[in-house]
Amino acid sequence: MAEINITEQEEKKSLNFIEQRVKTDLAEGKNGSRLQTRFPPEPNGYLHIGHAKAIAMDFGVAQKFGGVCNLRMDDTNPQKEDTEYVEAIERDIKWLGFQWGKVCYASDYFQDLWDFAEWCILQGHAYVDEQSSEEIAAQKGTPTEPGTNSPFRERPAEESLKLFREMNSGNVEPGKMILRAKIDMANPNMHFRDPIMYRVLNMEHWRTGNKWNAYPMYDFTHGQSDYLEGVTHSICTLEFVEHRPLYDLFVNWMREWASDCGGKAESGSRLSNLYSQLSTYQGPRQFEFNKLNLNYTLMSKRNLLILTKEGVVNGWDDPRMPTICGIRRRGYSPQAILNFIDKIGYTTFDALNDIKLMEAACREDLNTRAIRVSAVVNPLKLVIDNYPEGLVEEMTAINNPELRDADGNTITENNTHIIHFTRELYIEQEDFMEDGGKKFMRLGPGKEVRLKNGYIIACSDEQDEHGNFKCIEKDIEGNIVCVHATYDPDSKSGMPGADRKIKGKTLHWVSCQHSIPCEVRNYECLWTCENPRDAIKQYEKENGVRGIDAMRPFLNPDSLTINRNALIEEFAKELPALSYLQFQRIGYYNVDPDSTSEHLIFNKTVGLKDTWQKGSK
RNA sequence: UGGGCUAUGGUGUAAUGGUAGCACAAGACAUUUUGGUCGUCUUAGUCCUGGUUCGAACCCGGGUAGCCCAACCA
Repeated sequence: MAEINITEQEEKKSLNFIEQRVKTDLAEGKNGSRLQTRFPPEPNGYLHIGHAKAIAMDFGVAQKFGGVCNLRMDDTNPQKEDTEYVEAIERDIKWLGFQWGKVCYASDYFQDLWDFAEWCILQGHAYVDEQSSEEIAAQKGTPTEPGTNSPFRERPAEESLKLFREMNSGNVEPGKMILRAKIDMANPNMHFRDPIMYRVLNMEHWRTGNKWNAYPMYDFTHGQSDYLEGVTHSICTLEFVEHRPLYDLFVNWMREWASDCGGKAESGSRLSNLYSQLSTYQGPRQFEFNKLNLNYTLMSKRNLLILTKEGVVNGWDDPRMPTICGIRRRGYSPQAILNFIDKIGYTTFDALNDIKLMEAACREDLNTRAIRVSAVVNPLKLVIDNYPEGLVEEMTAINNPELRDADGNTITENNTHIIHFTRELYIEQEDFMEDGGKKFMRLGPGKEVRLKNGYIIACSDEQDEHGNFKCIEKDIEGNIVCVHATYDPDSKSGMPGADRKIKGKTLHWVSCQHSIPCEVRNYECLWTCENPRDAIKQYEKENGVRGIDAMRPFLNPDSLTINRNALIEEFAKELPALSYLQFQRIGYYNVDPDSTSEHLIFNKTVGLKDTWQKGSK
């Protein structure tokens, strides 16, 4: 009996419609109150954020209601699949924090499926069709017109059986024969118009080698795999709603097969197990939820593959990719992804989600997770004229101010690091303006600001005989290259004099001597239009081009900007790859896996919320 | 007269015949050694139309709009 262990808090939060259904089924004792789900990726590409939603559902519901979720590789098409993807899929699921009961492969069931298919032939449920794919397509009809029967539809079962076995001999050319289910060529549901069960590929499979030359199709595999494994709730996305009646039909045939042949089957075999479970296991039921659509994002594996092949991005884990590995490299935590998925929920409405919601979930998560560091992205030299030359002071910087004790005070133990203060510093170019105006609360002539964890400093508003501010040094082109200020020695951070209220903001800075050059990679959306999938489709139609040529017009040329002039405090040198950071006052950043202590590389995950820039635009 | 599914503030989602709530976004205020975080407030919604009912976002009919289905892909 499955244990229903929902905490009180979770209970208060409403269950989504599938969870409600699961809860009801368990309470009513369906399938002996057993819960089993599966996550069934095809190992032909990398998992993306859309899969993460399915993963969160399949594994999440099992976790929540005391069931088990297996990972099943849906590997029925050896033309597209490869073992290299299996490892990546397993790694990504683990990284998201989920654990499967076991790893299964649809190819493990090829013999069962074959035996079942032979039974179907003998029952008159299936026949071998020898028409070309064009002829079959022509007979299929259209959604508005019924199809017509194949001339091979009524051939004797023995003949079909003989041909079916030939299909697997390697002597039949692909395309010459297929096995079809005999259902209804006039059915308004296209999937019922004698769907294809098996096709000849004459191709080696990466797991079963040369054993099979004919391979089963998805519709003749999925429900049966679920049934053979003992899945109770087979959860998938909305586009499979129309497949459900066929899914149910094949599962029902399989129950009949188990009932017919299971008693004679070898004990311990899957068929024999099905036979012994006939009264306690009714079989899997399929449930569908809406898949994840994100604006300014292209999700389909086919198109993501094109982006990697054409070099638009630097591989599947490029931080601009919506793949799990890409998002990981971008700097999202697993929890940030899961929180986002939790916020958008599961319904049957085809929603287009705003990427801003994902970024908000990311900020919320990283705010409590990221170590604050000082980095200056566009450096401007600042000399503190009255600060002793050669003096180096060690200042204390808090790693994470969100780390609080029970009273809400920031925890300082093991939550600080040292940052060096010197006479010559770098500040951000945009933190100094010669004529910033009254609302500009940062540095400028006659303005006073605080340097984070440092001192209060001020620029004089004295001018020379030409009307130039003495605190500003310019090059011949008039660019500000250096600014001068004086510090208030009593205002050192942590000292009583530091409590003084000032008008200006607090700026981040790094010491010229103690900062390290680093590369900062900033990312924006890959696409300039909200719905790239539709835009590309329409462009393909209107211009007669396909693939990358239809994508180019919608690619954002500024999706990656690299800044090699940035400087970061020494503390950041020690941080391991994928560390979650916040560049104080700028945004969240992540240590790139390619980063070395000789060449530091940081990826921008997402910017901080910035009400100042918005207001000034 | 193909079939299936769907429709709640700008976006996403809750309310399962009985007070339309939440999050994000937007705007305002306050606080601040991050123009961040936290806090307070404001704006804004049941696609249209009939019916059933004491009572409808929810049930029923009719519209309208969107998505999915004609791979030897999954």
